[in-house]
Amino acid sequence: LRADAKENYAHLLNIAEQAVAEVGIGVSVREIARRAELGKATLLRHFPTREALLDALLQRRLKALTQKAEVLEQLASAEEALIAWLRDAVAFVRVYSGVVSMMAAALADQQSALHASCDNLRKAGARLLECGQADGKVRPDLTGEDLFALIGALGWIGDQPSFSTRSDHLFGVIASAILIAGPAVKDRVDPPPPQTGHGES
Amino acid sequence: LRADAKENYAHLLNIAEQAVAEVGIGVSVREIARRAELGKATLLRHFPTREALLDALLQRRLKALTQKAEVLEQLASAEEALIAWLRDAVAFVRVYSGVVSMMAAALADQQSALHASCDNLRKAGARLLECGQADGKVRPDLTGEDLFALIGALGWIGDQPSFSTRSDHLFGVIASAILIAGPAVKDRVDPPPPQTGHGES
DNA sequence: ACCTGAACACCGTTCAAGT
DNA sequence: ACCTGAACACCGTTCAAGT
Repeated sequence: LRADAKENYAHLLNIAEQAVAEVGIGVSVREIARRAELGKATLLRHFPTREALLDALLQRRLKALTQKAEVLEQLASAEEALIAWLRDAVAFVRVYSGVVSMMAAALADQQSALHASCDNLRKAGARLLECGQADGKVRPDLTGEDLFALIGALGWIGDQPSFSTRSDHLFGVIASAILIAGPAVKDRVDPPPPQTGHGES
Repeated sequence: LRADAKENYAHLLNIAEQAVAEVGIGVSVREIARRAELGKATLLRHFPTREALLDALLQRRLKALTQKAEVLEQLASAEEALIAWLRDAVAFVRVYSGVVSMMAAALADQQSALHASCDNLRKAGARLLECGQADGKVRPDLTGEDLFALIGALGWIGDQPSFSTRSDHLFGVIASAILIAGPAVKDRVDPPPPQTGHGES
C-alpha cells in the first residue's frame, strides 16, 4: 500500500463516519467521496461495496460489543449479564439509524464483508443466552439468532420516529419475554387456551 | 373525472399491485408507469406521492383488518381475540415486504396519504388491547402504539431473510410478552434484581 | 381535462486514460 | 500503483407542449 493510498483510506473513513452520523446510513457513496474531495472511483476501490465501508466503520464498536459479552459472562449473574449486554447491543444499533437491516443481511450472506463481525456478535450473544438457560433464568427455546432478531427488532422500533419514544419501554417488554420470571416456566410459551396454539413448534 | 382518466387509474392500480408483489415495495414508479405503458407524469398526477399509491393499494386490506378487530372483539375472549388479530396483522404486513416502515412513518405524519388508514388500524388494536387489559389478561402498560410497534417489529423480522424462518417462533415469544400468564403480574415488568431496572418507567 | 416526453438533479458502477 | 472524471444506466420530480 502506497503512502498516499494509506492516507486516503484513513481520510475516507473519517469523512464517512461524519457523513453517516449526519445524514444517516443511507448516505450516497458519491456524497462521501465529494466530502472527502476524492474521486468516486477512489472510494470504490478502497471499499468495493457499501458493506465493506460500513464494516471498516463499525468493526471497532462491534469488536468492543463482542468483548463486552465475554467480560459480562464472568462478572455478573447470567441474567443480569444478558440484560446488560442486550441493552448495550440495542444502544449500538441505534447509533447509526438503519444499520440493523444491513447487519441482518450480512448475517445471512457469507460473502458480505460484514459477515464475520456479525456472526461473532451472534455467537457472543448466544453464549450469554446459554448461560442464562443453564441457570433456568432464560426461555430455553431461544437461539442466538432469535436474540439477534430481537435486537434488530428493537433497533427497527428505535429507527421509526413514531415509535422511538416507546423504545425504552418496549425494551423492557421484550426483555421480560426473554427472561423467566420465577418458578412459572411453561405457561409463558403457550397462553391459556391450548387449542389456539400460535405457532412455536 | 374523464372516462380515460378513470380507466388509467384502475389500470395503474392493477399493474402496481402486480409490480409490488413481484419486485417488492421498492419498485420505482417509473417501472410501474413503464409496465402500465403510460407516461410517468400520468402516474404522478393520479398518485402524487408514493404513499398515495400505496394507500390506494392497501386500503381494501387495511379496512378488512380494522373491521376484523371489531368482529373479534365481540366473538371471542379478549385474550384470544387479541392474539388472533395480532396474527392477522403480522400476516398482513408480511404480504408486502417493507410495507411496515412506510406505515410506521405514515402513523407519525399527519400529512401522509396513508395516515388515516394506519391510525384507524392503531385504534382498532388499541381497543382489543383495552379489552384484554380490562380482563386482566394483558400487560397494563401497553398502548395501541406499542402494539403497532410490535407488529412492525415482527414484520421487520419477517422481512430479513436471516430471521424469517424464526418469525413464527418469535411471534409466540412476543405474544407471551403481551399476555399475562396467570396470577403473577408485577414480576414480569421488572425481573428479579430490582436495582438493575432496565427502563420501563 | 387529461396525457406526455424532454429536462433536471440525483444515484451506483465501470473503465479508459492519466500521473 | 494509484487516482480520476467521463460514460452508462438508473432514479424521482417538474413542466411546457400537445390533444
